[in-house]
This record gives sequence, C-alpha cells and structure tokens, in this order.
Amino acid sequence: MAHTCIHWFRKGLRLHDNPALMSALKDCKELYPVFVLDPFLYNNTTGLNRWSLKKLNSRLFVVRGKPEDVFPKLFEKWTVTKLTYEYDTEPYSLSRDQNVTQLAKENGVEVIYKVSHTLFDINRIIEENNGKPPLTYNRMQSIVSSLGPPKKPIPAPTTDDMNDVSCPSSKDEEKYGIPTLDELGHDISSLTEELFPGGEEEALRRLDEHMKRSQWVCNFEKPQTSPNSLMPSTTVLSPYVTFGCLSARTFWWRLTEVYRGKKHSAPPVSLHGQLLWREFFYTASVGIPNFNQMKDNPVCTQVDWDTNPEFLAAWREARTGFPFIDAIMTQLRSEGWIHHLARHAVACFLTRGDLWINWVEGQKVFEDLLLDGDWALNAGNWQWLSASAFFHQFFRVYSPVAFGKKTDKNGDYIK
DNA sequence: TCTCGAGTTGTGTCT
DNA sequence: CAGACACAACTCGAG
Repeated sequence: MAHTCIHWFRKGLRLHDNPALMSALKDCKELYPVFVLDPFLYNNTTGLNRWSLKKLNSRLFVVRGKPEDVFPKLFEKWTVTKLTYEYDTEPYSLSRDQNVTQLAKENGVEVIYKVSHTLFDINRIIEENNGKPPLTYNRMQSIVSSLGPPKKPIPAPTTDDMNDVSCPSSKDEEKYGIPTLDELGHDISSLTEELFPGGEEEALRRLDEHMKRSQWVCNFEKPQTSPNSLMPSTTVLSPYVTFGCLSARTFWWRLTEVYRGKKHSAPPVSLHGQLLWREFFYTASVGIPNFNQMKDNPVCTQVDWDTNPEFLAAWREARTGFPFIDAIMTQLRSEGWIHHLARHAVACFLTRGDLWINWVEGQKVFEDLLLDGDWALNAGNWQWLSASAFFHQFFRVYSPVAFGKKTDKNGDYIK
C-alpha cells in the first residue's frame, strides 16, 4: 500500500541529511511538504531580520494556524496516511509534537520522526551520563567520545527516489502559497540589505567556500577571532544551522575531511569544538527543567537582579553611551548577526558587569533580533555570561572599553 | 565524604 | 612587548 504523506518542515529546512524526508518518500504515492506558520512561533513581534531568512522553497504548502488545528483538517482533506518530521527537543516542540501525534493516531495516520538536528541523539548523551546532562565541557567531551563519531549525513533525495511520487504542487497554490512580509503585517520599509540570505543552497555554498580555506579551518581558534572586525571573522554558518538549512552532521564531516592528515586545532576552540558547544547546550536544555528561566532552574544561581526598564531599553536600543556596546547593539539590530565575543561583551555589560539586569531580559532581546537565535544556545549562553551557570569565574569581567580596543585599535568598527 | 585542580575567549600592573 | 601575577562573591567532578 503506497502512502499519501505529509513531511512537516519546522527546523530541518533542507533536502540533504534529512532522514525523516527519506522515510516520507518510502512507499509513497503522494507527498505534501508542509510548513506551518504557527502563531506561537511566528508573530509580529519577531524581528524582521529573522523573517528574511525564511524565504521558503516554492514547493512548500505554507499553512497558517496552530498545528493542532491545522493537521486534522489536512489529514482529512488530502486523505493522509503518514506524517514525518525531524525530532526537536525544545519544550514547546515536544508538547506540540505529542499533541499532533495523538491527533494523527485518531485519524489513522502513521507518524515517523528522526533525529537529525543535532550531532547525537541528545537523550542518549544524558543516558550515558547517568541521566543527567554534563555541566562541564570536559565531561561532555568524555561522554561524546564514548559514543564514537556522529552519524554520517545521508545524501539528498534524487529523482530516482521521486519516481513513483507525485507532488501535487499546483493544488491550492493560492491558499497555501508563500506569504509576503507585507501580508504578514510587517513594515518592510525598514529592511536593509540582506547580508545572510536564507536557504539550503546558500548554506551549502557558504560551507564550500569556507572549507576551501583548509589552512584557516585547521588553525581556527575561536578566542583568537575578532568580535569587531568590519567583515565577520568567523563562518556565520550559525543561522543556517539554526534553521537546519545546513546539517550539523554535514558540517562536522566536512571539517573531518579538511582536517584529515593535517595538524589542526582541537575542541573546545576548533570548529569541531563549536559544534560540540552547540551539542553541550542542547543537552543541558533537555536535561535541566525551566532552562530559559532563573526561577525553578536548578543549575541557575538565584540573583537579586535590579529592575530598571530605562537601562534595559538603553541597552536594547544602543544608547548606553559606551560606543563599543552601542556599536554591537546597532549591528545586532540592523544585521541580525554579531560575533560570539561581541555577544559576550554586551551580555556581561547588561548583567553582572554593569547594569545588573536579569539575563532573562537579554535573552528575550537576542531571541527577537538574532538570525541564529536558538532556544537552547541562547538560554545556555546567557546563563554562562551572567555567571549563573556553567561559568563561575565572576572576576573575569569584560571592560566595555578595553575589550574592544584589543582587536580594533582605531575604533573603525565603532565609526 | 572530602580535597583539589581546572575552567574555550578578563583586566591592570609589574617585571 | 611578552609573561607572570593578583584579584579574593565560584563550582564541578575526578580521585
């Protein structure tokens, strides 16, 4: 019996290394690739820069509404027998997927999901560490090394895989078309040049380009890169990894190829190391309850932060009066990406360094403005920088003046 | 149970 | 200009 199948794109916006999509194509006569514009995730407060990365493949059926409302209707309308998606560990995603799975069951729809957003199955890492997430990178590394290397990525489907599959792409084109930003209620007049256009093709192109620089890749040490160079001193592949336009495993194995037979840097500072940091915070976010809060978060130091709306607004709107801090926040607001160490500088400034404001407030601003804003990484890094968890050397404080001078003697970045 | 070394990416001063 | 060191609100986890 051939299936009529919906593949549900959420993150994992790619064809390469997409095992759930491959399962969708197995014994399939009709495939509906669906993206749901969930008002919980995509609303008008979401920063415009984030939207610009979300120009979606034209074959998608873009459906507006809550997934719990949308899917039962689609199951019936298209007489669907199978639903596939990529496993996602965020708390909202887990409860949403549980609800949709229940609804699928009620409609006689088989559900298949695959782990492919992270290098490893996060739940396996926690299991391997006796049911608790590692709280230090060292520990994380030893757990990971006991698991062996991450799975090899699988190739994108070929036309052969599609032989017996029909894609009713013209059906309901109007109703399920790709909405414009205008249509979604955004004022697009403020949009500036798009520095990091979205999509899988662009992601793979950028990856290729960086992997050609094998000497640079082999020598990469994150702390040696510059937070305030005029052109990014790192790969800026993070937005693509966030949305899954680039598979972390594809990235990992491409690096392994470049490293092969050459002397190269190692975690935590290497590019492999950066992917392991992502894995580290994903694991923490799964194993630690209330990970994006201070309250009821068992690893987070409880701090009596100040409430100061004016200071918070000044920080957010780049008018603290500290040129280095304001320049970073200006870049964040206009371009949607800032260097990791620039994030350190402004996060330290907002929290333990200067303004003494709760990291949760900074987290919200980053979530709104960053192209690569990732629930787990954002929460984890804010706890790190505010010395609330993972990092505890409180006296390592970034100077809002001196730190930037180290890599920008003339203040070109600020100018 | 306790101790102790280590912790991706600080700053300012002294030698 | 590089390296050592003080700073003196810390915590994790290996042994």
